[in-house]
Amino acid sequence: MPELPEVETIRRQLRPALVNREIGAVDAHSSEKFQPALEAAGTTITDLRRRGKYLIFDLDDGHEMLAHLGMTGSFRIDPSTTGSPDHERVGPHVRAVWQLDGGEDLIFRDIRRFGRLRVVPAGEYEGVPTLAAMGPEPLSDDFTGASLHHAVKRSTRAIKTQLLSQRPVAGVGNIYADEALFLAGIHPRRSRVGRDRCDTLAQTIKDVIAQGIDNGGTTLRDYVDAAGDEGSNQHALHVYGRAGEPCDQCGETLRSIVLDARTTCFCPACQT
DNA sequence: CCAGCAGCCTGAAAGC
DNA sequence: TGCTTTCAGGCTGCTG
Repeated sequence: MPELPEVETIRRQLRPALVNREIGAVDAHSSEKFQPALEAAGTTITDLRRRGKYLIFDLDDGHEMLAHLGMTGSFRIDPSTTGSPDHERVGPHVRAVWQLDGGEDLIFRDIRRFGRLRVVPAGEYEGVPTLAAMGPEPLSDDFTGASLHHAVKRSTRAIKTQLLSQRPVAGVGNIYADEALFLAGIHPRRSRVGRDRCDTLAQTIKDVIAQGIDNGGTTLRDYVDAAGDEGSNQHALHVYGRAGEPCDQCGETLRSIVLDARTTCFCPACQT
């Protein structure tokens, strides 16, 4: 499931291959989630950026194409295999194909179709509520213990729920939230998190996100990068997916609960 | 305005 | 063996 480190890994791989490429014909799956891909036809990609878990393709006509990978989305650039774009011929689960000048295709695959594509005027995100209200990038200087504390201090919701909302900080999903809360010693259901603990949590969020990028992302099921390779960060996880195993800090048996309909793993001894 | 939750999706794995 | 059920979960949009 692509979170910030996975999306950033893909961005770094795709960007050099896409900047200054002109998009020719485009084909897209009939779902309204993917049809906006067609609106990028005839433009040139001027940059490829990331905000939280969103990829942002800057287009030279004043628009941006936003891509969210959902649970199972992936991008690749492959040699064009057809004279005309036809997603049925390039393989299963292909949701959009952008023909690029030079005889290659940018291909978006998404098994479960939780992903989404949109084209909007540059910087206008009012139709994308999560992006419009997104908090600071975790690795930026704007994200600090103070900013985190300010964002969560008035809410009575569980701290993990707040992290997943993307408002206190951008790009943190289920895996990295569990890992950061474990390293900070904070119970995922805790709602009141004081300034000192926010200082710690902000730092552990920065740590797990940076490590995830260094490791090329976490592959537990479907995630592959733009080269088709799996990440290696799954080997660095302390709690996610390890319920029933001993905590590697104290030996207590790790537990799994359901919080906001998401599997949440934590150490009942280390996290309070 | 916010909290809570159904709905979207498919394939792998578990259950019968 | 083969069918059915369960599970994985980010975001959107609706309801109270």
